[in-house]
Amino acid sequence: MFNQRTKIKTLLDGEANNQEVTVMGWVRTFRNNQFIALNDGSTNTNLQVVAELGSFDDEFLKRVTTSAALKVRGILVPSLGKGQKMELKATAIEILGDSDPEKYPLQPKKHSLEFLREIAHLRFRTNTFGSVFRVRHALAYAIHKFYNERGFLYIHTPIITGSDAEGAGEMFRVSTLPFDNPPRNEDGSINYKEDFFGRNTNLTVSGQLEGELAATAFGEIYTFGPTFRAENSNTSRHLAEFWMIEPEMAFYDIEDNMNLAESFIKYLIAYVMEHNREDLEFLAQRQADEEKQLPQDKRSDMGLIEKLEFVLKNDFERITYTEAIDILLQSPAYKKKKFQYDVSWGIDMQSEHERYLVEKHFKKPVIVRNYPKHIKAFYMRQNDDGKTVAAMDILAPGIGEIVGGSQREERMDKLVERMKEMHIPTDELWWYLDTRRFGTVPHSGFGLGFERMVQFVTGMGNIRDVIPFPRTPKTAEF
RNA sequence: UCCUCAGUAGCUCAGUUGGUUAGAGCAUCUGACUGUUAAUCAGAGGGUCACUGGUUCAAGUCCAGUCUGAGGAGCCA
Repeated sequence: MFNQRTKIKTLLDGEANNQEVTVMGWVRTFRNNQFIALNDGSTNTNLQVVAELGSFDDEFLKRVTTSAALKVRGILVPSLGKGQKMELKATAIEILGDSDPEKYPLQPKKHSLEFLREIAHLRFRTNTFGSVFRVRHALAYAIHKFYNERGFLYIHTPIITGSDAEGAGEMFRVSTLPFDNPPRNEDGSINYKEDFFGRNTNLTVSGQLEGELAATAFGEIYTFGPTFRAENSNTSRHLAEFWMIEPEMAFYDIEDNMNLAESFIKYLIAYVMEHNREDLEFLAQRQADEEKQLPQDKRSDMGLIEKLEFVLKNDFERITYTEAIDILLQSPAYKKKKFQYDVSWGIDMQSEHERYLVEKHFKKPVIVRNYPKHIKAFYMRQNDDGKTVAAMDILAPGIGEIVGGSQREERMDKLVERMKEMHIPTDELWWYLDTRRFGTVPHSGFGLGFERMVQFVTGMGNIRDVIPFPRTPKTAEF
């Protein structure tokens, strides 16, 4: 058996007990020809390995370079030096993998996030990305834990979909047809009957419609999977491939839906606060350092940890769309004509408007509900006023929309009427409409953008830095 | 896709009104030192100035186009 190592985090959480242990990891720095800072990814804190002078051959020690992989056996002793409570006095060092220092791109210094994005295969070996991805993992785990504790079923909705009626953006086509000479119909259009699935297929933009099918049997379900949008979006909060959590619940109205979403977000934050304290503290420091370079008015009011605590302790603000528009119309920003886009009832609120509500007016997460129906999707439940639908968006400071959801239209006649108005083909979605034909029931659901949640918790400004290998327009390296 | 800004050594950046052989810090290499904490000290090597074309006696510097990146907008999670 090869792996008899102890993880560095386990050692550092314990005491220096003068016992012999074996650790394996990668060299962060080698100081003074004697002190090896070893990291194995279990924590950002390095273990100081001491190679006593004279105990190891000089030629051998030259191979202890940044990012070389080592297996070290030694005695865990209280540290003689200052910066750490314990250190490993090495009795045997084995180099598992050399690392050519002339070619290895990472140095023990600050690198720009842009540069690290170009070497995404190695950025895992930095403190920042170590913390980000440990937090990302913890959030993913907490998501399953949250729903499991509440009796929700985890449903795997398809990644390849035959429906292009989901209406959530441009789709990536899935095909095995030769693109230089595809089979054609007599009218010149492409003959998808010849394609792999015998029809036009795409990558999913949402698992919601399939989620509703499962919810109307199991009651409460959620999906957690990849989602694909072929939008040419170049922003710090959009990806072409991202992960989304979509719970869907029978017997929930919009109020129940908002309650679930709020307690969900708080649960995730609380989980990470409890289990990833060290990583959050590192990320908080990183964000604070970064913001030192910004002018005073661009900096966050609160530190990262303060912000998370604040979100945990306070209720989200809940307002209707109509109230949101009124607040904007009454705002000093509007009166001083600070907004680039005009405000009136019926507009689809712009980023600047949402930002104002969340960051200036309320200074905390805001749930806006009851949007005008003409700016929302066909499946949202129509309110009695004839103008609005039971939609709800959660807007988070610094991120914008983090959750989008609604109570679904369960009334067959209303749903079909709306689909026709919006030119959604009812025949293609026969299976979706069947849920309204057979035992229809009030139900609700929402989508939470996983990467946006990771951004919010880690304080990372660019969504490309919270997913291992980001897919964006013109970029699919690694 | 639109607007703005940027691209000079492995990294971060300086480079004046166009004018000799394009610089610094860090990293790397060599040597010294040896309880260091992004070790320190001395020395050395390292450049298709994003790419293509143009203006000019002369272009890192000016002009045009292209590519790439960042910030903002739209689309949204």
